[in-house]
Amino acid sequence: MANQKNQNNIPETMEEFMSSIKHGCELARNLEPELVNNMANQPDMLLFSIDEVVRAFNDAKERLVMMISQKQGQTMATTSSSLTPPMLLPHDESQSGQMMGASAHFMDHLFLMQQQPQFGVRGLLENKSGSDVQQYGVTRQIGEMGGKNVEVSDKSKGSEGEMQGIEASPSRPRKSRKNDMEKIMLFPAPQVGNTEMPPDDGFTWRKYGQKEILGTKYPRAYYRCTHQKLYACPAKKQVQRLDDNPNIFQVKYRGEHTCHMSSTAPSSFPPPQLLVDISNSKDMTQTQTNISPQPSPSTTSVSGWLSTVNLGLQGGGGGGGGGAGPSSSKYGTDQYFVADMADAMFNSGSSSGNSMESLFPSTEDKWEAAEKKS
DNA sequence: GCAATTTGACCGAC
DNA sequence: GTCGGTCAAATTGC
Repeated sequence: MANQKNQNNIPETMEEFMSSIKHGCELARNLEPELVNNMANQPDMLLFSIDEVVRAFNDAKERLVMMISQKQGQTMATTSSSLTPPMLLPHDESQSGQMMGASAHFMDHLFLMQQQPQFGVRGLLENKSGSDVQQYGVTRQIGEMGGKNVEVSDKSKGSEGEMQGIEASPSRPRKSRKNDMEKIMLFPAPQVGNTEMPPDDGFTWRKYGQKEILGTKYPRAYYRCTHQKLYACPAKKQVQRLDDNPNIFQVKYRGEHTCHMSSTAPSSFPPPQLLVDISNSKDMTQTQTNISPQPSPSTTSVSGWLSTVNLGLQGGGGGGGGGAGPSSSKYGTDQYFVADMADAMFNSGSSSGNSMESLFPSTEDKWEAAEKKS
């Protein structure tokens, strides 16, 4: 009964949510032309305008939280208790009027929006496995956790063969050639910036190969730890878009990072948002500890995000040629997102006059274009 | 020059 | 023989 009521409420809340988001976008758009002037002459006005934008997004966020908690109410009863409680909003809502809170909230909004269901994670997961209930639970959490890592006790992944079913050719599942410890995770593709870039997982990787895999639409990229030589770090990863949802990267980790154990080793960034851990290794304990992005609150917290922004913005250099962009970790998924968002919001002056469109581009369009290419 | 990516070739597991 | 994983020369941008 109660579930039914919640279900009925969702579309209405969704509508309100969309309306709030649109309102926020509009305010931001209105803000844009005045940005330069106000910045120089009327910083108070600018402050006020920004606060308005923040409030609009806050409003949207609250509605989204409502929707999510409604969904949670529906699924909790059937969802595995191993799923951690949601930690969507680490900050105090009461701060929203303050400037400090405002900018930080805005970042949180941006992050949250990156996780919108429209990215099709749920569809993907439901299609991939028979376990709808569990997968739905996972999907729900993706939103709830605002990009926080979600470790899934994947009960359906008994064997490697089944795992291959997820990652590779449906027609000819191949056994893994090695019995290496593997950890497989799903990450959302960046929605803005370089969407071709594999998701940042807090480590620095160097690409050493790419290969078309039989039965899959998208090539698989091979990365090894940048510090492989320096610290004899054996960690590797494979990144591949999922066939039926290119917005999701499947990342397969092999080997453990030993580089961060060295006192001189470069420290790694806090890990990014992880959609799902679908690792299939029989003995994951070690790999999990070392590789799995940890759901540290700072990842989505204000300070975490702000520091992430700094890290992201100070990247810039390096990165070589061959159309070679920066390595995935220099401008990770989240860093890209925030940096781009900030860029679009405060650095616009672009001809388009619609920064929000660049902030929230239609991912479908992008992928359609990509598929047309191929 | 350096560091990173690209890409065809090679190797080994199946 | 096929295919996935890796190597290494070529290429590119800083």
